[in-house]
Amino acid sequence: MKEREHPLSALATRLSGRTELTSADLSAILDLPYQERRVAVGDYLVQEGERSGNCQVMLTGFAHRHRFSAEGLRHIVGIHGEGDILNLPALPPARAEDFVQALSMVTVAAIPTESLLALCRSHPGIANALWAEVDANLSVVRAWIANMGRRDARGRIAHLFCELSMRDHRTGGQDGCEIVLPLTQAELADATGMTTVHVNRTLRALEAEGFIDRDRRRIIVPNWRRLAELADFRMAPWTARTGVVVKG
Amino acid sequence: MKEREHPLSALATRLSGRTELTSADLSAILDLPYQERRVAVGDYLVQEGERSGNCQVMLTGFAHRHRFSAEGLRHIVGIHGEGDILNLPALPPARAEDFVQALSMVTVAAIPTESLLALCRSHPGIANALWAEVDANLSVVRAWIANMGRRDARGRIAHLFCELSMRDHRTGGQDGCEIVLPLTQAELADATGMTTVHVNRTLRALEAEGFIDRDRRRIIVPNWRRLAELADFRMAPWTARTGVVVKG
DNA sequence: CGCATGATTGAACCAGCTCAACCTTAGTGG
DNA sequence: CCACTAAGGTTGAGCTGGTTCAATCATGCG
Repeated sequence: MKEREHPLSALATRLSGRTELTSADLSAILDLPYQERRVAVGDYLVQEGERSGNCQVMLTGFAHRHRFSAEGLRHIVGIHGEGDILNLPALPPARAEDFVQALSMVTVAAIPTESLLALCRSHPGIANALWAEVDANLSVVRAWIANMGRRDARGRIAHLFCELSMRDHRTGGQDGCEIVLPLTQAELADATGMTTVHVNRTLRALEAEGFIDRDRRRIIVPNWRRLAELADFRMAPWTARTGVVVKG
Repeated sequence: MKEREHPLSALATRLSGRTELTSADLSAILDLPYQERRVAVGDYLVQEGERSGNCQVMLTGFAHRHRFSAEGLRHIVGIHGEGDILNLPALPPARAEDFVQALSMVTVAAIPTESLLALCRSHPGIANALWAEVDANLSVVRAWIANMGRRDARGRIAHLFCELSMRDHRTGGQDGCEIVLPLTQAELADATGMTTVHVNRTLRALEAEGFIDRDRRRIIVPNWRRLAELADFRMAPWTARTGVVVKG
């Protein structure tokens, strides 16, 4: 019978997937002070302009990070899932530059920035893991740029699907894996710089060409390699995440 | 008569623009071990796949960061200039995910990653500044995503011009400021996800509409606010950079 | 049942692309 | 000091991927 996991094990697992951590490191992470929060669909985890003395870590659920253009158009600049760190431990806290909004029911842990920084000072291995995590994040964000810039509609959607798929440690990257889309077609549009109309047509095209099977928000990838090739997807920043699962 | 600056003052200036640093912090930065390197136009500062135990910091010149799609198309995912940190202090070093290539004659300092990490441990103020710097970088990269996704050709080029302009501490963000483009039109195209043909037409359109004046690679912005509005440009991650200039 | 949100479809339109020249400028070598 | 060359910039004409606008069709939910 599996014991109930410590909430912060999501963070411990993520970090230990980046760098080998000692058991002392791991328990130090689980000993961090934190406050758990449940957030309903549509509510905000981060609001533009706010300053927070906490680092928020996603424990469960999905969220999207977005900005608004001057004309009021929303653009989604990232998707967040379990284990993601929503804001870096900057002191004094900088103003958030974007919104992070829950796509599903979400739980997050708020860890005092000062505690996290102190932990990095006392446990160099954790600092290394954190830097590696940020490095991987940067790479993912840059992949989004390349995705928007030099890929057509099918490729963009496919790339996003690959990324979403990799967030599931169990099945991600395998043939037949299933993605339960946390995004509506309108949100897919805002994440890929397209219109809802064209997203819809592209989804049907991907289905017609056998890249995916669809049943409402449920996407199945019969041939992962084929989709990844269409998407020109790079596994590197994602593979490292299959760390040891840490229990509380 | 101005004394010759310490090469690492580029880094010290950048960091002190993020967070108030003590004079002890500043001199600790200047005391870091480093190796200076000159890089000719077209040569690489970073190559995809390589692992480096050093953190490279741009001292002078411009470089662009790019990736190649499977079809061999280049996409530029960022521009680097004086003070930029090219790779995060991750240990063990991760494989670089992209290329960084000199656009002009460039000088960089290679600082052993371990030394930088040790500095962060011994000087918490420097760690704070480094996190703030990385945070600002992330925001800039996300701005690129939003730029590609929800902006038309004029806006994209204008946004890139605003960013380039802000890299010049002296005149950036002022009416009449001058940008000496480090990029060819082909590079502008790869950075904005357009074709050279359309970049060319867009430049002429921007000129015809009075947003810019042009003389070869020399761009002059008569009315900065007007250009920034067209670009929907956000100053936040850039303004903080006007730190105290640190001499050696 | 009625309503709201999300998905789907059709038809006209256009921003930006493709292809294919041609022009300009700064080097380079003689 | 000039002819030659290569890289970068400019231009035209036709084409297309994706948009716009405007409906219509699900489907969950109170």
